[in-house]
Amino acid sequence: MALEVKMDDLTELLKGVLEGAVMQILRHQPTYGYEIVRALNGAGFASVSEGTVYPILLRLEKKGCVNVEQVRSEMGPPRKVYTLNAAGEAALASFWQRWEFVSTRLQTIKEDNND
Amino acid sequence: MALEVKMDDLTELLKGVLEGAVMQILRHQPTYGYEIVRALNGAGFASVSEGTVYPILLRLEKKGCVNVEQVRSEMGPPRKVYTLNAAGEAALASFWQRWEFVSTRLQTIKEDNND
DNA sequence: TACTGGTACTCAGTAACACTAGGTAAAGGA
DNA sequence: TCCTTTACCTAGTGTTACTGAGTACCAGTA
Repeated sequence: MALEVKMDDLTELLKGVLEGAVMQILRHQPTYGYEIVRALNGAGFASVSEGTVYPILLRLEKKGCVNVEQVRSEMGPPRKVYTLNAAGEAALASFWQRWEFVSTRLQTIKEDNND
Repeated sequence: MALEVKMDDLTELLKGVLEGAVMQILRHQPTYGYEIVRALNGAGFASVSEGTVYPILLRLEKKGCVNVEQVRSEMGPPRKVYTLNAAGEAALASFWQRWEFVSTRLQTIKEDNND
């Protein structure tokens, strides 16, 4: 049994973050939605489900950040394998830059207002 | 002139974060909306304006996280000074716990999927 | 008095995102 | 044939930051 901390709702804090996480996963290796859900769950985002991930993938496709390819599977229906392209790499870099920005400023506020 | 980096829209990454930042500022010292806006701007969140902060303060009041007191000002209309109470301290602690959680998992995803 | 500018608060409407709760469908095994 | 696992999709909901406009108080000045 894994170490489980009762964690409140993370929804708001995940806004914008999950898209970055998905892009990072895709940058490492092209893969498909169902697998990404399991990767996120395995990374600790236990409550993230398909209804969250598929819209993200559609969004990335619409923005032109990924290439899509239908691949037949031995087990179950065909998979849509997503690959991060050049535009996606740029979007990912932008994400990390913005994350770093927010993260740093928040830390500053914490330190400057710590008693 | 300050070091300015062209930073894209932070809106989504700020979801949930600003409420935490406001609580942290209030924990340090009771203060009022207008001043909080300037504190956030000074901390680097340059685009955060009154239309963002005042709804947060109303929300915190509705949730019972803050106490409010009308204080006359020498300059301009009376101020609504907010004080973080016990419930607010708990909410702030919960915020930092969730922030740490998301931050850590995201870092893990970055490292595990770095090439 | 009238005007100006800085201070301080409010609120209706918008956009974006995670999430819920369903649904469809393909393949293999009992 | 039915069930499970795999794999994808989507309409609707709630929460949040943000925009833009408005109200109002006060001090100084002409």
